[in-house]
Amino acid sequence: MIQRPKGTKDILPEESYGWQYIEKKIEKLFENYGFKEIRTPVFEHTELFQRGVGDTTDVVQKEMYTFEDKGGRSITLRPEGTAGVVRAYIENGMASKPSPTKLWYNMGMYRYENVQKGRLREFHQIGAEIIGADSYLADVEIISMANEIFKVLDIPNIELTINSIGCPVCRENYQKALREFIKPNLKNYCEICQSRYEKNPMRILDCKEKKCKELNINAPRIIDYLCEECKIHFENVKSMLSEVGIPYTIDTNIVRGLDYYTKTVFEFISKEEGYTILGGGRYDGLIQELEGQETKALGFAVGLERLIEIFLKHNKLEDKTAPLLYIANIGDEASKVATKLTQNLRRMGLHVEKDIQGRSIKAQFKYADKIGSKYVLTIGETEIKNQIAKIKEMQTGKEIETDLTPEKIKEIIQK
RNA sequence: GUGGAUGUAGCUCAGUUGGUUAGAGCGCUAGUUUGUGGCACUAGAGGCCGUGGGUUCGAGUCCCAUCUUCCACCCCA
Repeated sequence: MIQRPKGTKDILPEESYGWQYIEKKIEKLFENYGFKEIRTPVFEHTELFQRGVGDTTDVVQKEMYTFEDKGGRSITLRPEGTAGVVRAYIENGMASKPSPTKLWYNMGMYRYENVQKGRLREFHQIGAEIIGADSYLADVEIISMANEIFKVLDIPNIELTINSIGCPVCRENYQKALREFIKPNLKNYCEICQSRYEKNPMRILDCKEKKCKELNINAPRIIDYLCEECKIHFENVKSMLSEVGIPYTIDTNIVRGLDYYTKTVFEFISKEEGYTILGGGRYDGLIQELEGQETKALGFAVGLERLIEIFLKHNKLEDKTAPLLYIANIGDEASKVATKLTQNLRRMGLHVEKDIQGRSIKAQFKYADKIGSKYVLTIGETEIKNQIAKIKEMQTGKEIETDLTPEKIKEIIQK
C-alpha cells in the first residue's frame, strides 16, 4: 500500500466541515477589519526565504523543502507566508495602493520537521499582514484582531504573551554585548553557533545543543538594550492593549524563529495543548531587505491544524451533510419517475438522494436511514398509476400523502 | 538531530512456553418467502500479521535492520 508521506494528513469529509466553519468565521472577521485576500505561489525562489526569513534560522538551515527544477533553478516550498506576500506586494507595485495595505491569506506551508503533536510537515496557516504602518496603533490593531479569532470561535484558555526585540539600532548595541559575553567561551559552542557568531549572534540563544544552552544561561537580554524609540513604542503598545482590555503577559524569552522580526513580537499560547497556536510581530526591515522601498509592516499567522484541534475539544459541530429527502423506487418505470423527480427537486435547490445501485426497497430504506435522510418518498407502480405517494418522516415514522409534483413535495419536506 | 513507545481485517483489539487452513466485536454487503429503515437472527466479502533479512524442521510469536504512527526534548504554527 502506498501511504501518504510522513507529516502529511488527509482531511476527510467528517472533518472538512469543521475546516470550512473555522475558515469562514476567520475570513469574515478579517474582512470586517478591512483585510483583503491574497494568494501566492506554493513555491518560490530559494533566495527569497534565505534573504527574507534569514539564512541563519533553523527554518532555512534545516527545514526547507528545496530542490532544483528542470531549468536548474533552486526552488523552495514556502515554509511560511510573509516572505511571499511581501514579495508579491513589491513585485506588483502594491505600494501605489492606499497605505496601509491590509492582506490576509490561507495557505499550506511546508517544513521538513520531526513530526509530533501539533506539528506536521505540511500544515496550514491563516495569516494577516499590515504593510505600511509604523505606529504602535497598528500593533494594537493586529493583536486585537488575532485576539478576536479566539473570541469568535469560542476557544478558551488562550494566553497572549508579548515582547520587544528591538530594531537594528538597539541590536547593534545588544549584539556587541552578546558577542562580548560569548567570546570567552566561543570555542566551547557547537559548530553551527560558531558560524553564527559573526553573522547573527542572537540565533545562538536558541540553539538546541545542551552545552550551548548551559553557556547561554546568563546571557544579556535584548529587552535591556532597547533604544529610546523602541522602548517608547513598546510602552505604548502595552498601555494601549490594557486600554482596550486585552490581557497579556511579557515574556522576554520570545525570540521568534524568523530573522525579519523587529520591535513587537507576540504569541497566543494554548495552555491546554502546550503549544503556540498563533505567532507574529513587526518586521520593519523586511520590505527593504527584499529590495522594496522602506516600508514598515507587521503581521501574524495562526496554525489551522492546531486551531481546529482545540476548537473541536470545546465545540461540537452537527453533520449538515444529511439529505432532506430520499426517493425510494420499485421497478423500471418508477426508477425513471424517481430520476426525473430527483433532478427537478435538486434544481429547486434541495438536497435529495435516490438509489443509483438498483437495490431492493428494503436496502434503499436502510441506506436512507444510514445517511440520515429526514424524509423518504416511495414510488412504485401504484403511486404512478394514482399519482399519489407517501412521504415518511424517518424519525417519527409518520406518513404524509402527496401528489408527484415537485412543488407539492417541496412544500411538505420544507416545513 | 536525540530519546521512548507502537505496527495483526475499514475501525477497536485477541492470538497462550514459536506448532496444522490467523480470530472476535463493530462496520460493510446480502438474506430471514420477494413494497418500507432503526432491533434480532443467518450468511458473505475483506488479512503476503508494516517491510526486508536472519535463527529454526517450523515464526504473527525470537533476533537484526528499515519504515510508519504516537509521544518527549528542542523549536515552532
